Amino acid sequence: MQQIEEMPGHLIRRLQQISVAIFHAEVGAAGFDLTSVQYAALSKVNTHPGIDQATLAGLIAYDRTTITGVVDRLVQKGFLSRQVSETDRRARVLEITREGRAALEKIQPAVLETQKIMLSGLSEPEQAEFMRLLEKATSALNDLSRAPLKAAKAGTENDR
Amino acid sequence: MQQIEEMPGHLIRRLQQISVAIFHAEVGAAGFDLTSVQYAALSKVNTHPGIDQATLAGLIAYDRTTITGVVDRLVQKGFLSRQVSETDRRARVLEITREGRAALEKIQPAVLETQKIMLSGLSEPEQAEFMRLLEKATSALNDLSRAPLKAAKAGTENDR
DNA sequence: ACTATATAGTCCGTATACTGATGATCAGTA
DNA sequence: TACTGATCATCAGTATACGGACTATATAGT
Repeated sequence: MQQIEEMPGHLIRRLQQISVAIFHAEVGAAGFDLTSVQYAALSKVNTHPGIDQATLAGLIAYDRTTITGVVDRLVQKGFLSRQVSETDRRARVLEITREGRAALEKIQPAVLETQKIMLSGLSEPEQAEFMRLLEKATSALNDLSRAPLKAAKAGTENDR
Repeated sequence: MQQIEEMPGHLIRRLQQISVAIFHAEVGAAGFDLTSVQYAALSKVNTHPGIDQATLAGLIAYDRTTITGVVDRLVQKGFLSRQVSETDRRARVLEITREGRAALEKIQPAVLETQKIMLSGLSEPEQAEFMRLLEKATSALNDLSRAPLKAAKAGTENDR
């Protein structure tokens, strides 16, 4: 593993960039200007109405300083509303707007197509194995990230 | 593949961030302040002395606007020198300095340790399979990136 | 030789990421 | 109740990424 090309970190960095590029192209072709990061946040607020930013960040493994800007832009696009929580004045409560929900639905096919393209270089069985290993490797290292994935509190889940 | 957690793009994004965090921690513990991106660039200049920025960018799949800043910082740290090419005045010729070479050597163990940790959640056979699939999936999509990997011109290679 | 095109590097603007710091607020405890 | 420590959100600063534009220079074609 002496050469950079063979290092997992290098390959993952390349694939991540390709992923962002494909998402941008597919969603752009569908007529929307939304990043993959913004999509994930919007999608989670849709399934967890009234979520606060810190919990949202935990659900999609974003850093807390990153989520501020992401939500800023989603609010500015009119896809999210942000209000001070009534039960905890430190927290900001997020809700998806009608426009946000409409955008989410229209974008859905482009998002699925993106994931399909991402794996298009692999055979069916290889795709399944790749996803399994990707999930296993990532979850094993979850706590090494500044932004680890955190499960939602019991009773709050509403994923489709 | 309806949920974000199961999408390849999401998992790859998380693993990429974990990768950067591990690299930062390992290299930092070794007493150096160098990013994984800077390391890759430095390493390539070491094996390809006199390379120009565009070719370097192609070898490590960086965007040409990104490489400018990366090289800026490596020059500022004293690890690289940058001069106008004598055969093509548009191009900038890069050379690694003695300090750069020394840093590269001292960092090497931390880099290898990073890659080992990256795969530590998988068994030996799984690691090999994961790397194979990662390589296959990435190379199949190479041209979809704004910064595709480009082979060096014949006769120029000098990889270890 | 001249022109059209392509390429190398840079700059501007925007969007993640993350380190470290801060203010506001909350929860637990003496 | 007053104090302590934790948490939520934000901000400043730095480093990738990349779209788009620009200058300088090289090359291909006529």
